[in-house]
Amino acid sequence: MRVPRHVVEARRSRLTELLLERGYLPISELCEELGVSEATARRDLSALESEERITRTYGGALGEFNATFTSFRERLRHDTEAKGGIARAAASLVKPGMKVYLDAGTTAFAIAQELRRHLPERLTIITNNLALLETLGTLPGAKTIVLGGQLLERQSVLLGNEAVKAATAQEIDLAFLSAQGMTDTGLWNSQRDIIRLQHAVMKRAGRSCFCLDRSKLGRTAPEHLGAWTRVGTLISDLSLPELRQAGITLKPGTLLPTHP
Amino acid sequence: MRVPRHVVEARRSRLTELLLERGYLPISELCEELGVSEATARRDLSALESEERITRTYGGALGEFNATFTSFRERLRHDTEAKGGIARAAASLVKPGMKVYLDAGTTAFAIAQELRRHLPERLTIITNNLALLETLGTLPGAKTIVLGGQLLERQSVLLGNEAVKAATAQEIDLAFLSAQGMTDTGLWNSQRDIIRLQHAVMKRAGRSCFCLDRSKLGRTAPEHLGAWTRVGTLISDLSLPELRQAGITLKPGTLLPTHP
DNA sequence: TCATAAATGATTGACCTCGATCATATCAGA
DNA sequence: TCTGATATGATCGAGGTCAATCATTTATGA
Repeated sequence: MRVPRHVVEARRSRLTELLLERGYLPISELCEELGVSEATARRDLSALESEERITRTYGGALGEFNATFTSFRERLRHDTEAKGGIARAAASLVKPGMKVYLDAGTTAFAIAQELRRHLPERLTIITNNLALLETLGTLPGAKTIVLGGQLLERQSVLLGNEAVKAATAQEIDLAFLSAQGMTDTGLWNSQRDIIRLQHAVMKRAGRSCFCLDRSKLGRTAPEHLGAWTRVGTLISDLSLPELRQAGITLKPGTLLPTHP
Repeated sequence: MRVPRHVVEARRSRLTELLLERGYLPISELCEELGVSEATARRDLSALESEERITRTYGGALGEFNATFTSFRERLRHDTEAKGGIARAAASLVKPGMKVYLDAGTTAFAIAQELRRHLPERLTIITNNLALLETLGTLPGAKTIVLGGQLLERQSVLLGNEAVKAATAQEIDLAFLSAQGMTDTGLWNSQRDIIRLQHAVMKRAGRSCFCLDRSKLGRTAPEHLGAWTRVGTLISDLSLPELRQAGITLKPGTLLPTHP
C-alpha cells in the first residue's frame, strides 16, 4: 500500500535519529521500532546509505554519530605510513611528567594513538581536538585538559576567543602543531582562528614541533602561519636536501626525521 | 597449533585497538587484519565481549568507542518517560536567540535531543558536557560553546578551575541544571567540582532551571548544592503536594510541570 | 476522474554467519 | 621428558541476511 512521500521521509528521519541515539541497531529491531516489514526497512537503509547519512553493516546499521568524527578516521587511514612515522617520532620526544599540547588535525590523532601504545607516566595532555577525547579519555594515569571554545560545525575542533584565552592560561612543555602547507616563506594554514590559537600555544610552549608530511610541501593555504624562524622542530618524512630543493633551509637540529 | 598465552592477549588487545580506531569491522576484515582464521576471530570476539570490552554484531563487532559515551545512552534509556517530559518542558522555555546552558547529566542529553527536534533560531548552547556534542555538533544555525576543563575519566564532562573560569566569562540567558538529590534542605550533588561550576553558571545566568525527576526526591549526596531559595525554576514530574509532603515548599510559579 | 508512478509486503534462492565438533599441534607444568 | 591442557583451523548444519521479483494498494498529477 503506497504511503505519502512525507511519511516516508519522516520514517527515514526517525530511523537516522534512532541510529544516532543507539549507535547500532539490527534489522529486526529497526522493523519493530518503525513498524514496517523487513523489506521496507532494507529499502530505507539503502536509501539512507546512498545519501551517506548512515552506515550499513551486515545485519543492521550504524548511525553516523561518527559523521563528526569518523571523517577523521577516514582521512587518517589514507597516508598512514607517513603519519605513523611522524607520530612515532613525535611520541619519542614525550617524557614522563610532561605537559603536551596536541592541536587539530589527523596527525594529532596519530600521535594520540601512538601515546596510547607507549604511555609515559604522569602525562598532561592539552588539546582543543575533540576527536582525540575518545582515545585520550581512557588513558590510565594521564590527565587531559580541553581548551574551551566554539564548536566548529562539521569539524571536531574548538576555536575562537575562548580557546585563545584558555591557551594563554596554560603551561605547555611540548606542543605538536600541524599546518596545511609549507613553502620557502614558511607555513600556511586554512583558518585565521586556527592560527590565532596556534600562536597563543606557541607563546606558552617550551618547544613547538610542527608535524608535516611530504604532501604539504609546496602547498599554500589562505592564511600565513609564520616564517621558518618560528619553527623550533620540524617532524617530517622529508629529507634536508628535499627541503632545500624547495627553497627551505632549516637551522641544524631543527629537522627530526620520522621513525620507521 | 597452539600459541603462547601472551600472543593471544596481544592479538586481542590489537583487536580492541582496531575496533576503537575504526568503530566497526566485519569479521572478514578482522581475520585479514589479524592473520587468523574466522574461527579464531570469533573466539576472540566472544572472549572480548564477555569481558565487555567490545560489542558484537551480526557479522562483525563494534569498538566501545562508545564506552565513554554510550553509558550515557544506556542510562538515558532507563527512565525515558520522566526525562522526556522534563526535556519537553525545558525546551518549551527556549526562545530564538537565547544563550542556553546545559550541564552534565542525562537530563541535559534528553533536552539536547528535544532541541534537535524543535530548534529555535540563532540559539547559542553553552555546555561542559561532551556527550552532547555529537547531538549538538550537527545542529544547523546553532552555535555551540564548550567550556574548557579537565576531562574526567569515565565521565564525559569537563571540570576544574578552567571550567569555572570559562563559565564566569559567559553570558547565559537560561541554565538547565541537574542534581543527584533533593530534600527539605535543598539540592545535593556528588562532587564539589560540579557544584563549583554550577554556582559559577547560576551567577551568570538570567534564569536557573533545575531539572529533577521523582527518583531524586528524598535522596542526598555527599555535597550540598544549595537551598531552595536559590532555585529559580524546578522542572519535575512531581506535584506541589508531593513536594510539600517531603517538606519542600516552593514559591509560587517555581514549579514547571513536565509536558506529556 | 483516470492513468501513472511509487511504496509496501511476501516470497524466493543465493549467500553468509554462527556455534559446535573434531583432529592436530604446541605450550606449560609436573 | 612426558602428559594434560589449550589454541588453532577445518568442516558442517542450522538459521539468518540480502537483493530481486511480483502482486497489490494508493498517492500524485494531468
